[in-house]
Amino acid sequence: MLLDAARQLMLEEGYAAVTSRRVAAKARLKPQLVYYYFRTMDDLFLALLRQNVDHYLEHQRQVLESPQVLQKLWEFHTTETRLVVELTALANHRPAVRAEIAANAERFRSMQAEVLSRVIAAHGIDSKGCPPMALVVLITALSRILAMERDLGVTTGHAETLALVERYTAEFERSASTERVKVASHR
Amino acid sequence: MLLDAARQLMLEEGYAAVTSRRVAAKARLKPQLVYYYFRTMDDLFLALLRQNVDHYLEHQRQVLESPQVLQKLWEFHTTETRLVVELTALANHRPAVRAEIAANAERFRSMQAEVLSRVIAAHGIDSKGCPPMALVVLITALSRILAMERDLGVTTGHAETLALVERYTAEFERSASTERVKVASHR
DNA sequence: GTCTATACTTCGATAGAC
DNA sequence: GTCTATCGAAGTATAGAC
Repeated sequence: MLLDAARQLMLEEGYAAVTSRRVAAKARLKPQLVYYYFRTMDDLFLALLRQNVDHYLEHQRQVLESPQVLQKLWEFHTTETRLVVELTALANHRPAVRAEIAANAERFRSMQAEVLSRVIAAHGIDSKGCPPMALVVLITALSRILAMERDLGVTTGHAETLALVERYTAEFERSASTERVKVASHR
Repeated sequence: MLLDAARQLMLEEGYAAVTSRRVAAKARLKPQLVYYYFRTMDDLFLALLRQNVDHYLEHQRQVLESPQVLQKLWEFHTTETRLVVELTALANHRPAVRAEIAANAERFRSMQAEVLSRVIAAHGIDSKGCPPMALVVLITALSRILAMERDLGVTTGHAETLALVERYTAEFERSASTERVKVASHR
């Protein structure tokens, strides 16, 4: 209940609003319980982070199994960007948070690159001189920034960029699914 | 002096550290002067934002005049990303800040796209089916995310992505400079 | 585990003298 | 413009009873 409250506060009012008093009030509990369960606010932030990582891991597992990997991966990075921004800002001045975020970011990226690499190799997809690892970074960067800007109310150039991305994605998925059918019919 | 102190605090310790007391202390002034000059903390954040916009405008003017526009544009988005992250987080729960950031972001992007559009047309550059506006978004997104991740200590996939970007950029600048010489020799 | 009580610090903001 | 003085609210965190 406390972590849910903390998460909601961070989303709605930013990391600065995540205080023992406000978190407790949102969960209809006494502020002292925050210290009983987490000892310090730093520990609460770490617990919140780890809960999120577990949730994302499960989500990513489904994404990487989908036949439309690129499409799903795009959507994956487009959700909860507000939380990501807050956590990134928090990481800039809470060393424990930074270490936790960095370690997991590397982990998630490696897993994504590995799956894309397998898909590209298995279906002989023409990735146009773009190695799987770069493709992952490209998708992450574009989807994240577009989502962040959309949250802010900035949309200039989004239509043109989305058109470009969709063209590439469609071609990629078409190759993947065509090969997939071929492989299947050979069974 | 107060704005400089505020800026520095935001960079080093995040927006939550930008309080009247701490800003004043850093500037060796009394906290009450913050309220004398800015009335509220919200006004201080807006003043800080506008000072930054002016500074960026001047910087961008130089960037857009450079013969290596793409290269300079990349570096332009790579500076002060920590501040950008803090301001974005701040914008998520300070409506006045959000409006100011959004309006200026659109403005900056339009200016960049216009210049790239002119360069591409003037030198007959092959932008590979990527409209100038999408090219601007691509550069912004990639450079920003790479810089943000580098600040966090995340570097997986950066080498592969940079190689890709540098290849494209080099080809772009080569076309631009070749044509530029041709045009110059016709004078 | 949850409560009351509390210590101490810091916050945004204002009043009024000089 | 800058100072002293001050308000009330909110911050992190602890002690100790139940």
